[in-house]
Amino acid sequence: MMELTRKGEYAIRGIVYLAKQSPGKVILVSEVAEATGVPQTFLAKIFQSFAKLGLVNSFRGTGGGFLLGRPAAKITLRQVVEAVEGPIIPNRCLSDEGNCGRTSECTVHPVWRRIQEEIAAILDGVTLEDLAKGKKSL
Amino acid sequence: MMELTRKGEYAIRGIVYLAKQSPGKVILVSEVAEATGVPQTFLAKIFQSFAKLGLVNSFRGTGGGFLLGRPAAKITLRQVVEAVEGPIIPNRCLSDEGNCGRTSECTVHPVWRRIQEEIAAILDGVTLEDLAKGKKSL
DNA sequence: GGTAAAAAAGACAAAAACGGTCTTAAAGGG
DNA sequence: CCCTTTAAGACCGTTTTTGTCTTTTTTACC
Ligand code: SF4
Ligand code: SF4
Repeated sequence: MMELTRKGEYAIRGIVYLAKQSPGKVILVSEVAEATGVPQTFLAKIFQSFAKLGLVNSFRGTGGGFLLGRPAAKITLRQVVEAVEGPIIPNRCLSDEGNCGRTSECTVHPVWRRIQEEIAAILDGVTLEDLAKGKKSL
Repeated sequence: MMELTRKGEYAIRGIVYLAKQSPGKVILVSEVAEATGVPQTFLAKIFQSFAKLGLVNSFRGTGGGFLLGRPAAKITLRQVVEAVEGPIIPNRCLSDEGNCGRTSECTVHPVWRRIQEEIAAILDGVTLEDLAKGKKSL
């Protein structure tokens, strides 16, 4: 239940690898893919979506590649996860569309809201800097 | 991300409906299905798996139906969810098989473990009695 | 015993999500 | 112009989800 997809796992591995590089260094997606054990074309797709959101910057052509879009300390794990998996929604009644009509009187609904908040808070509390430097964030 | 399936949602709705009945009363799956807005045959499957785990008791034939297998206060939301969705595994490295080989040195792994523990704790803290009686459990 | 009422069990299947690949285009360096 | 590298999007096989349908078994009641 509630399992991160491979896309999400790959996304984290890939961007954490970038965060471990010296700031400003441009890295090839092929290098990241090999180092992290992620299928290259799949990782390329993931990085493209990161680029759209500004999480990473990209350069094309010879000498191109990827690097973080802002300092590792300013990127949270939540931002990374939500970039590829969408918002954290433990149950559909927490999304705008998924209203089941019972939300107001439902006694279960607040439980899911609480879980949503807890997960979000944990992921908000971890930055790429923490992950890259191996900080004991717990 | 991390969304409860419809099966899980239906399971909760169905068993909470049972928990709202006066103890000992036998209820038809057709009644539960109608009251909760769940497809009857699907709910029947769910209740069958509940029965195997002892979460509910069932009686066949005329006058048959379902009732809780033990007092509502002794059934947690976690037990219900895990009965139909399996264990709470936010990332595959938390399952026995899903070992990615980096678990020991990975800095992300502890984050998922923490999330797993938090979700489990929240769901452990809510019983069917709470849900049936509308207790403000948060 | 016969019949009707229910759950149990399991096969079946459409639709969606997942986990990628492949091709083509665009941009940049030399 | 040619090579490298990312961008964009079509495509596709597999698995999971979300059920349905049929048959069997159990039980109550007449
Ligand atoms: S938890 Fe309650 S509000 Fe949310 S989908 Fe289920 S019944 Fe509806
Ligand atoms: S979080 Fe770390 S240990 Fe878990 S699957 Fe990802 S790389 Fe492996």
